Amino acid sequence: MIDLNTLNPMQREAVASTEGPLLILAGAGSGKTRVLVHRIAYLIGEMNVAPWNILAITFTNKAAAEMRERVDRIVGQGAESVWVSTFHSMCVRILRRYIDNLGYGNSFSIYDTDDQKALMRQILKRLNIDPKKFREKSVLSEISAAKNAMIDEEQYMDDNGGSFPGKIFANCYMEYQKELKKNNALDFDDLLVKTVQLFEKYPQVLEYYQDRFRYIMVDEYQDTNTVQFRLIDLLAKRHRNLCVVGDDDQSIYGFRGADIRNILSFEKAFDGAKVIKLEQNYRSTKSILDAANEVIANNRGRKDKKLWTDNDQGDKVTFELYSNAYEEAEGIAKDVISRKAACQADYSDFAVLYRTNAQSRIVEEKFLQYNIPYRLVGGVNFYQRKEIKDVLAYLKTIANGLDDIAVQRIINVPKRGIGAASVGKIIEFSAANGMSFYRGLQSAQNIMSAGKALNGMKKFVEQIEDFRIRANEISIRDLIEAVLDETGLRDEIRAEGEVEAEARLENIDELENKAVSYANGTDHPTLDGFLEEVALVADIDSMDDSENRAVLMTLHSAKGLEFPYVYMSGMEDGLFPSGMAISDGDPSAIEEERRLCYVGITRAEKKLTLTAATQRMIHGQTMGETVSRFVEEIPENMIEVKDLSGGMSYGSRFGGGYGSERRRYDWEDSDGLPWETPSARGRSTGSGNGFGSRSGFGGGFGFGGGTGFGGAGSGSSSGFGSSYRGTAGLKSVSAAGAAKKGPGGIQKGSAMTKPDHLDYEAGDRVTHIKFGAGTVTAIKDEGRDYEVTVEFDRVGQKKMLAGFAKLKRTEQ
DNA sequence: CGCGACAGAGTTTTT
DNA sequence: CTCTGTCGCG
Repeated sequence: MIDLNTLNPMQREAVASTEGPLLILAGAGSGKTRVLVHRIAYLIGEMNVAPWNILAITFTNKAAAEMRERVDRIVGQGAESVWVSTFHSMCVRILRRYIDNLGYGNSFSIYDTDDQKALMRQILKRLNIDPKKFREKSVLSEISAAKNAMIDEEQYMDDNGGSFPGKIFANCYMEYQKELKKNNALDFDDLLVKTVQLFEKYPQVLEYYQDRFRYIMVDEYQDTNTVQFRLIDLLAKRHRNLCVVGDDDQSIYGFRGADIRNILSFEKAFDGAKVIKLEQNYRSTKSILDAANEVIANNRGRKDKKLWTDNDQGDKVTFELYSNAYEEAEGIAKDVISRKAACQADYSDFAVLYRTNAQSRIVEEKFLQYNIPYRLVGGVNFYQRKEIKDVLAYLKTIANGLDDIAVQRIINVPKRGIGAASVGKIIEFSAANGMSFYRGLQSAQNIMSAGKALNGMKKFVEQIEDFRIRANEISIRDLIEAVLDETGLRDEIRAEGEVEAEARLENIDELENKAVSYANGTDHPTLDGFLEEVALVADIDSMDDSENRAVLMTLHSAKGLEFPYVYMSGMEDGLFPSGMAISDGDPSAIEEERRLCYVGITRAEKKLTLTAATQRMIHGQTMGETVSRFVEEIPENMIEVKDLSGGMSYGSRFGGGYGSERRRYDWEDSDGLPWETPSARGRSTGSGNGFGSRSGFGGGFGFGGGTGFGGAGSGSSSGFGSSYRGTAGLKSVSAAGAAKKGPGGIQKGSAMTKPDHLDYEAGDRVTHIKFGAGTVTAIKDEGRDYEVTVEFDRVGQKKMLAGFAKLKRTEQ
């Protein structure tokens, strides 16, 4: 029996409204997963619906796994027949069965972003398109947008073929789809598009699934795009038992084609739809919820609703302003430690959220320093690492011989003496004969003279064929081992040098572990199945909730999660909201950022801390920052402000001066004299700093003293990147230049390539010269050459080397 | 053909 | 700053 007494009246109604279209507007923390899980249980237990007639769609594998687990727990027997799946994996499952109808092979490859780029690069080259004017990335995003909007290549050509850039895009789109098909590959968008095409072209296939999925539930409906809408629409048409759950205030994937109108006009699209609102929040304190409501109230065109809670008032939301990103990160680290002790919390109760992945580095550094165990979600994807991609390319080649991108990736990895010229010959030959690259390799002896390259090709083909035979008999893990050993890949990695090789081999071990756990968790493990699981993982999927570690991730990744103590860092205009959103003429860009902010705020259960820095290094340059407008949208009485930035006053109601546009920071240097107020464009004369715009505050050189900013600036030339002299007579110099390996593991720097940055004078003591990954600790003048001692530190690789660098000084 | 050096460009969020 | 592509040399 399903116990609905633990649910509130609205939740209960949502659970019991099983027939017909239903829109559940579920605010953050209103227990929507709970409702969905109970609804599934109710369908099975009370309505006698067969479990295999139920489909629940989520956006990430993690969400799917979580739901699956909860359904299992509450339903018991039969629960495993419920389809709980992401859009993408559902589509793959369908396509593996039926895609041959569309002229693809059932062992198709799934192309990730890198594969797409590689393919597009080839196409641009072939079509003689200037890669400066049309970057593969922008062409691909144009194509992706078209696919998300359900515009196929022919339609696109009809619509845009007449205009100038349109025709180029159209040609690329055409060619791209042709190549994908030739390679028997689909990109992420294709997974959805091809499924829709399959359904539209083969009504009997559609009917099968319509009948199979009599009850359909879609989570995070506000993030669906047009293809996904179409897919759901098709599937639900027959039985019309479609329940979608979402929150228009949490729509944050517009850049991916998500169309907020799908949720806003659900009632129009599905006649007779019932709407239920869940507005009681069980997650956060009143303080947190109040702040969230205040911020989101600045958006227009929302569904009318207001979250409320019975929870305690709780601590006020805190805003902490630091003078730079290091202090910000340090402040967070210290706060984690003291709060953990004070509240007897676990590390896993803490989350640090940020707008961009690049922000994680500094936080990581400080957490390491303060011995806070953490888990980083996202960033450089495990599956994007070179060694992993190489191994996967072998597996793809073994599974799908038509995948040219995979074969070309590994044809000379490890080195087989097959260079670009030989590869070019094969490409030309195979294209002329309408065969795949791999087939071309098999016929290589017909077009190439005997030699190193030909031998390498022969051996490669032999090995692949051999692996193919064995692939059916041995485990995936063993297959990976065989590839590593027999191709010489492992030896080549080993030859790279200790530290590098160790890290790479560890990663490959990790991949093998994943292969083993895949095999253990599946009834009939296949190479295709493994590759597809690997292709469809999201960053967040790998997060293990049971680990006692703090979590670092982007705001996007945090959607759907909750933590007792949340830090939102980098609350600065230009960072969050992003500069792109600000400069975008369309105000809806800012609204999406605001929704993202709302998502972030509502992740917090007990305490929310917002942090910002008055200056931050971005792309190697120190930028002046202004406090995020979202912070300002929280009324004064709802937020506790701590200015830890060291003497700067800021902001209107936070006290202090106000800039002409929004707000401006002013501070004094150590002699007590105020800095000159700069123009909005940054400094034009002398020493002042001021913010006003992100392009403000010239100078890539951060600081004069040891800590923080605050050093004096004594007259400098105009413009950007001018010299800077700190109080202590020290200079901070930024220099670009590659480090070269010298004998005995000592690294030697090469001559400076950008001497214009070295405008110090003989006899100056110089600190903090950034030199590749190293830091200069001493400098000695030798005529016109400077000899500099450099410490190379690579935190990530636990590597510390000392060496010398010659810095050549040139006249300016 | 392979390697190293160098110049230039790009920097939001992700299934 | 960091990544990528290109170029020239051995």
